[in-house]
Amino acid sequence: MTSSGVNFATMDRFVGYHMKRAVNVVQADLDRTLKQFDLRLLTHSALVLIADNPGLRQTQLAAAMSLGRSNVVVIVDALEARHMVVRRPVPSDRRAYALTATMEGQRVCKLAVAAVQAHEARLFAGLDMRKRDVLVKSLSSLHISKEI
Amino acid sequence: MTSSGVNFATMDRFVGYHMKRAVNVVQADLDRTLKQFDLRLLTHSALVLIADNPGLRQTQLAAAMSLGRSNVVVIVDALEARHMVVRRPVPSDRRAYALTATMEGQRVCKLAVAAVQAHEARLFAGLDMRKRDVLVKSLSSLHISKEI
DNA sequence: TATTGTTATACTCTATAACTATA
DNA sequence: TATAGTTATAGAGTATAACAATA
Repeated sequence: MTSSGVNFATMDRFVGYHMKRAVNVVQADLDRTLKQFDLRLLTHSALVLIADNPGLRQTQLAAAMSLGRSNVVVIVDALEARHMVVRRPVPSDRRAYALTATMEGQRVCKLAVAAVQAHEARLFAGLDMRKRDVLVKSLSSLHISKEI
Repeated sequence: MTSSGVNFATMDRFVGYHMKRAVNVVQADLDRTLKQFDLRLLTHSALVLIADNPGLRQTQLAAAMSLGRSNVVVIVDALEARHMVVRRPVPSDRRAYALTATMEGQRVCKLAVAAVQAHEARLFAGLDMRKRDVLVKSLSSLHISKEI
């Protein structure tokens, strides 16, 4: 039972549902945080990864974000349209593009990262560092399960 | 750095992104698990909550699932079309419906819950009970943050 | 043959506004 | 006026198949 009077006996046993609901909460707050930069969750992740990895290829980005290549195209399109990212031809492989963040992209990225850090500090204030560490490590161990 | 060679230095600091990627992994596996019952994540959650709370109203269900009322309508429609759930009029309030699981709904629910338990046991095998407890409690503390 | 990026498409999930019938 | 349920709609995110150019 909870304060709402609804019996969660069965649902409470399922970790996955807790995870999903928590992500909804976090993402709603994150969307508000990123709105001022006109970024969304995925465009922000992509921008950060490109800024941290100059020359990254789209297939690598897709793998890093656990997305399909086709979905990454749209994300990079959006960042390129706003002159935050450029696709450069790769001489050694003319099928591929090397992604790099422009000066503008780096500038927005830095501001957005600071805002997201503040958002996370606020949202996870109730968790001490040790619990936060267990949380992150537990979540990361699941990623690995998928990649195997 | 990771085995992929991609630098996650900035991204790794963000708990929210770990959560989102983990949910993707879990949900992909959960979808496969529920497919045999022709259920999806949301229809399964709703079915379980209705089965555990006979007479539940749609607004309560929406709150319990952290969804809008309008989205719950579609979910209940789907369950009703498959004769797993019925909407009964509430004499004391003719605006509302009391949701109850049919025998068929209870049967499928029981099978699906067992399947999801197996899916979770497999997916979270790497986490001992104490870590799993920290994980769930940490995630739950975020739900509360939203409801305040 | 296999891979990179691309297009097109479809489906799930989430959010909002506006409506109706009741309260 | 407020609430329960509804309809319609829009947008984000995810997944798949098929294609052209290149390896």
